[in-house]
Amino acid sequence: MLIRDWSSDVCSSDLMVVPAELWQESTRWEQYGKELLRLKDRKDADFCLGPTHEEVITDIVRREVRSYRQLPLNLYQIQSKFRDEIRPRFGLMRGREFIMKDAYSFDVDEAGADVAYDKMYQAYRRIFERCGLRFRAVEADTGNIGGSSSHEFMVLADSGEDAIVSCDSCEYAANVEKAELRDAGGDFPVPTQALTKVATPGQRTIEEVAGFLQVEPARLIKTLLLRTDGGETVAVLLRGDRELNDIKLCRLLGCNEVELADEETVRRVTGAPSGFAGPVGLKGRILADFEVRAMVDAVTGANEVDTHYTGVACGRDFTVETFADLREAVAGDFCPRCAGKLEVWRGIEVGHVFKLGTKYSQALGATFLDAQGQEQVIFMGCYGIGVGRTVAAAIEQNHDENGIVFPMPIAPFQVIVTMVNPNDAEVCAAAEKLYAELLERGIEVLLDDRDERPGSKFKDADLLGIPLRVTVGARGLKDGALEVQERRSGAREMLPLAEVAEAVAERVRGALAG
RNA sequence: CGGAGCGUAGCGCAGCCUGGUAGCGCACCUGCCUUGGGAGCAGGGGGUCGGAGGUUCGAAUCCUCUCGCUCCGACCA
Repeated sequence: MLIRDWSSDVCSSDLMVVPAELWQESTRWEQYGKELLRLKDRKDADFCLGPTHEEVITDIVRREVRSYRQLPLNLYQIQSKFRDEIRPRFGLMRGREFIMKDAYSFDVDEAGADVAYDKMYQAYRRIFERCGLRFRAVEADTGNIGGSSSHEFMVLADSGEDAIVSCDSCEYAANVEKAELRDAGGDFPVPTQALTKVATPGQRTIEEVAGFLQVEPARLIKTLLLRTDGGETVAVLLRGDRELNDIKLCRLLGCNEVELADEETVRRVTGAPSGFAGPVGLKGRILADFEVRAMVDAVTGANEVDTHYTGVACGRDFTVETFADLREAVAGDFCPRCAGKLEVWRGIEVGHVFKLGTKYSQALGATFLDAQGQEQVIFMGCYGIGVGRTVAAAIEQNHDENGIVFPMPIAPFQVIVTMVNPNDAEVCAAAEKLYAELLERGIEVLLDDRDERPGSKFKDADLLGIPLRVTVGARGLKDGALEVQERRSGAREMLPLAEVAEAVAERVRGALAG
């Protein structure tokens, strides 16, 4: 409901089984890869279960929209999506099937699309704030969806699958996949050592070599041999203590995927088993992270079994085709926007907004006639929220030793009325009366009239995480009062029978407004 | 795809190493008792030990294959 409240104009019909032709039109049938859950019908025709619905929605819009007068338009739906995840896990967090709210905006030009994007961005902020979540909106890679730019909404949690960085002094925040790192610049420093070949029997990993030669891992140049999905093999150089960001590399190379070259390829390219690769004398394309330019007196593999070089200097002993930002950001790196330093957090991605530009409208021919009668391509945006994941993330951030502590806006019930003894006619009548009074006031209330022991009913109420509990028992009724307990703090107070319903309703309204 | 672990009563597990009557907790059934924080006592029911094959006088236990689930990794340098 919360999501619906802040989403937009129209709800499209739900479609899950999508003919392959649509995905072929956008070229994503090939591009999306194994994550696309494909199936065949009885006539052996190809279909997929939609992992996201840019194609479907664009198809609907291209059939309906003729004129600029029909724009802007914003469509959304909340339904199951399907992704053949490489490893489904963590229950609701990453399943093959999940509920996603997805919205799509259609505008006459880029400026209009930017307005739509900004509105959705703000709406998403409000939704997640109202869910009681601690989160960050971060710049993100657009991945399989594509488009020009995007922001992810990341719930901060140590168990999160993503790492994000944020600047300690400005507003910059990004997924590490995306986080830019600046080129420190400068020229090659002057080396003090000569290139020397040393024996390193059996020392393959950075840790092994660094330990064997008694140098810091940062003094090593890590040489990765990678194979692109286009079949090209490239060498990438990084400082020994750094990790490659393969998304940055893919962007530089213009490919979709890179993977580590297999042992056979390593032997063919370097003439040595893996673990001894280095840039000195290496043939083929060599790319390097910015940091490598500043490295002298370094250690690299010698492309010879059980052998490394010391005293290696970039520029003197080998040359590099391109220096680029290729490594993963780490805590303490400089912010790309200001003089601040980056901090690293773990996060759960619960929402993602994209500026799509004309990627899908162009491919599928979604056009309109402008005021001058000219045909124009629609500008699109798309916006998603993982519904189940948002609830899971909210629970991750809001629980204690007794179970869930739901924030009021997303609680399945706002209040639970617990009858201590349902066999006591007076208790029963009082509880039912209160239940009715709360319903009248529009409160989402659950009545626990089970014939269970009080202890187990209290435990269940806690476990369910219902924010407020009203206990109706003979003990309180004797004094004409009922006990109201707050789940989060455990604070209890006795309220006069006649005032309970209104007082509780008022608290719910207050928490919803807050 | 690589690695590891687990499949024994409805649920959670022990037993397996060292083969010999299949067990515990919770749940369930009956009775008594009990109603403001997951009660107590007494009695009771329930299991092709994931599946197939093999070894053996005898297999939950050992061996082989197989199915399913979970976890880790998928950056070796």
